[in-house]
Amino acid sequence: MGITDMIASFILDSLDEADGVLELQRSDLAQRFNCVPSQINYVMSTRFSPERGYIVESRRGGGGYIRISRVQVDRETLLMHVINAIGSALDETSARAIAQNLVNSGALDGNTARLLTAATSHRALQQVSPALRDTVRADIFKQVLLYAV
Amino acid sequence: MGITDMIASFILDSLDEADGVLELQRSDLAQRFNCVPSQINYVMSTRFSPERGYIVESRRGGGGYIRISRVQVDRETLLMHVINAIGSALDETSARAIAQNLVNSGALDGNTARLLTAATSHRALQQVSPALRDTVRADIFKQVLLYAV
DNA sequence: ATCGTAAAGGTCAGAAAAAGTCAAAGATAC
DNA sequence: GTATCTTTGACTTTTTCTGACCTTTACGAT
Repeated sequence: MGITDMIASFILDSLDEADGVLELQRSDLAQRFNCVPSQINYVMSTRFSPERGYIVESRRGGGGYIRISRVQVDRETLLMHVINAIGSALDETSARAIAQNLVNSGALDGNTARLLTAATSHRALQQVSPALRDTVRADIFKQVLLYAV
Repeated sequence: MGITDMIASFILDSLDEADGVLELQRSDLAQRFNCVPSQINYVMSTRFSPERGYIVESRRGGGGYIRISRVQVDRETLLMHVINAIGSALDETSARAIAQNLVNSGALDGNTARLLTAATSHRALQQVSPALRDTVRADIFKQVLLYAV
């Protein structure tokens, strides 16, 4: 497991313990995992993006911090929000991330998420021309979510 | 015995030992068998395809991997029949019918069937060219049956 | 108040580490 | 012989990691 995933899972654990809101210091965390500070930014942007259902706030200067909070909304609102947020194109990585997050937040069960992931995987869409793939993926994703509501 | 078969049987053995799920690195494996990395892709696509009852997932970049899992035997017999029957193309009406049959025979729950139907509906595949639609639908259908049921 | 400095965190681009694609060349089987 | 299956390698794409440089904030000293 790479360092990014180790940091991410550390944060996830801490978030659980801390009931969804966590405040930490970038340099501390970097030191703990023996990496450069900017690695933390990478983790934030790839693993704790709003798309995945997290809000990250921060402040520089003395006493600076990074605050990560998990957003919670009721299922239907969340699904509708996601459907609207998807827009007309969706790459595979984002599709997985969104599905995973919907599971994390309790809006989807694991089965549905797996189905969604399978139906929008690159293997399923192999024959669709690359230019269209992301838009078709978006259509399938939204269609399934609509019926899952 | 060609290199493809040697690699395939190595993977089969490892799968047995590992209880059906195996994670490996493409370049490692290529080195072990003294071949080019892309040979591994060939082995995957010819020997561990969904039609043969395997799920192959992978990830690029640092810490990347290839994960191969074997679908459970009892489910395999159940689904392989259907998957083979589907072949390479599937129209929407047949898709609905098959999903319904799977529900009737207790192989699928109603919810999964609905989502499967949604994922392969004309609405979801609107943007796929008519010539390709049925083959893409078949791909999605099979992919979902393998991964998500 | 103002300025300087140290203590945070932010950005970005490039290197590195994987895996994927595709077409052409080489084998094999019928 | 020819059709199908294998093997290879050049090129691509995705993901991660690193470091040099930038911006913001707090806190004293003047």
